[in-house]
Amino acid sequence: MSGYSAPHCGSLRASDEGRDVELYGWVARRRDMGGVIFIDLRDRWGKVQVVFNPAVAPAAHEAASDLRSEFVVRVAGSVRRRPSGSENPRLETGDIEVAASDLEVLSPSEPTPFPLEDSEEPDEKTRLEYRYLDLRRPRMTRMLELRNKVNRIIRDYMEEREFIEVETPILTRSSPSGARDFLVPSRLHPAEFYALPQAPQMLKQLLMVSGVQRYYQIARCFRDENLRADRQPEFTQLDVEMSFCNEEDVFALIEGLFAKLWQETAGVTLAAPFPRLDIKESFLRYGSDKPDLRYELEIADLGDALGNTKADIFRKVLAADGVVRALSVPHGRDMARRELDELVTVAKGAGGQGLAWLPGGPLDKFLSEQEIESIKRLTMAGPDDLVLIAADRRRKAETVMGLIRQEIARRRKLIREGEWKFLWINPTYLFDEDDQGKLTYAHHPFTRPFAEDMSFVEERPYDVRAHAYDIVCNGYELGGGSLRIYDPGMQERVFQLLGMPLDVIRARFGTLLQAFTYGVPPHGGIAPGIDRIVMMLGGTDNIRDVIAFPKTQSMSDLMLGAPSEVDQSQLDELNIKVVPPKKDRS
RNA sequence: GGUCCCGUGGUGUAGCCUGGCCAAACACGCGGCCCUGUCAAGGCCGAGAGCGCCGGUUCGAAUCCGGUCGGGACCGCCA
Repeated sequence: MSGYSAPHCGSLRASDEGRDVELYGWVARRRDMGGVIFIDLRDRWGKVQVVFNPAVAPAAHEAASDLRSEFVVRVAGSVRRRPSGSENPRLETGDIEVAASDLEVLSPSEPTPFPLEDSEEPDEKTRLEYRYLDLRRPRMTRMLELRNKVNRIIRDYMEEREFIEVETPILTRSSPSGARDFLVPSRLHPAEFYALPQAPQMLKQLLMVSGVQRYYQIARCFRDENLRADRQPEFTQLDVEMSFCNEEDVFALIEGLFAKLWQETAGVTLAAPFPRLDIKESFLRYGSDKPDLRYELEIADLGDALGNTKADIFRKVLAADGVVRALSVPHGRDMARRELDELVTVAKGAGGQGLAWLPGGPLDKFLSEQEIESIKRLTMAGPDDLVLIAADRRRKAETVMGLIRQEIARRRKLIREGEWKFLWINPTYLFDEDDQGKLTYAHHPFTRPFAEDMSFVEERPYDVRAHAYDIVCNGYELGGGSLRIYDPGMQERVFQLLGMPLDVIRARFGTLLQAFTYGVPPHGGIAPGIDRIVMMLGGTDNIRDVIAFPKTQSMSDLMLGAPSEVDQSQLDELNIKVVPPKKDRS
């Protein structure tokens, strides 16, 4: 058997006419005419029709009548042009067919638990349980191929620019990131644990100290946080770090890479350089740090218009340092009460208080004519438009309006499909507020601040800009990075501002800080998410579609049955004693 | 931690709101028979679920209620 060198079912063309071939593949479909039998034989490259004629090859025909879907077979025969008029334009191989002389069933198949076709998708639960079958579907095979192609283009591109791929450990130490770690117990060090990398952050910076200068890695990352449609507990990043660079170098590198990826996989020419948007402005205008710019629907701040309002709901929120934000829905004037209610549900689902609207709501009589005019002006609402208003603490109001903006665009079909709206979120700011209203780092503590902004860091810390950036496309964050601090004085200052005790700093960042005393090049980097890139290029909004063996929202692998309990002996060896989960305890 | 949606033959759906007409319908698939040019092949015949699970309400539950398990979307979370 030499199926390896055999021609592919899906690759045969009219030019192969007359060839004697041996084909290997799966039976996609059998059509038994009583006399002649047709099968569509499928392999990774596509399908081809095979004909079994009882008058020509009686034994093969006899065997073919026992064929069923998904049988694995070897077929010998000759490629011939189909009889005139029976070509199938829906098949790439539709001009020809293979006249079978011999058939061998290599492996039979039970009826599959769901049809292996693209037309109808079974429940995702079933697909995941039988993922090995799901991946046989052409759509999923295409996703695997696309992902491979993306990886290959990335490697070519990075190599051309003299980056080298360096592998970093999977068994590592808890890193200075904000996410929950996955831990791995150490047999040789009882009561101690490795952590899986959330990203190779510290290691790539250490590689800069090592003089690698241009590093990249297609790196698996692990974060034990809750899942979303675009988030898996393990995912893959193109991890990049380079020495002696500024932001423009990073932007140009990544814009070039995305341009190449889009060109070579989608045939799309991207308009570079990508526009840049200050993160505060992004939250204000779009209610998000990853805005979808394929539609307008800009959010307006009504603070100025309502400065002296008598409307209680707004007055109270503004007095409590909150904000009032609004969005004009084009031709929304006639929006059904039902749709309005659904939008309110969306707002509440995001933790908001709800929504107010103008006109037609109870608000009409609480606002002065002048206020209503100002609101119309700020939201640029025309006579047919409806203004939706959320009042809340800033962060909450932004989240709510951001979601409402998305929902309106989706419902009203305002999204210009086919467009690729790339942008950089830049600059961002060094600090953020944590739950208790305390200063915390917005990115990670090595993010380099704008040197000139440090002069007012004491008075207005939240206005200190950072050399950090996210790349965003069509509402997805495709990656983020920063220039790093390499000056020990600056680093100390930042730690001090964060109120981080020296022992914490030593424990978590000691290695890096020490390394920086031996000659560290100024450096910076970025880490685009490969899963999301493939999602975009593959036209799916589900990250599971671009991962061969993904996990469910509750982090289970339905095919393998992971996670699972383990033998007591394994636990003993690791010095681990399992405590029953809280629910089970009395 | 929270909000919302979903769970009916192998698959996809209908039925559920408004309980009885449902020992559950349709299509695909599956099994058998017929058929020598089909390609979503066609024709005829047939098998296959008691409605995720547990409990409750009711004369009566796929349908109403509570819980639970599983899947999904989102908020929090994810520098």
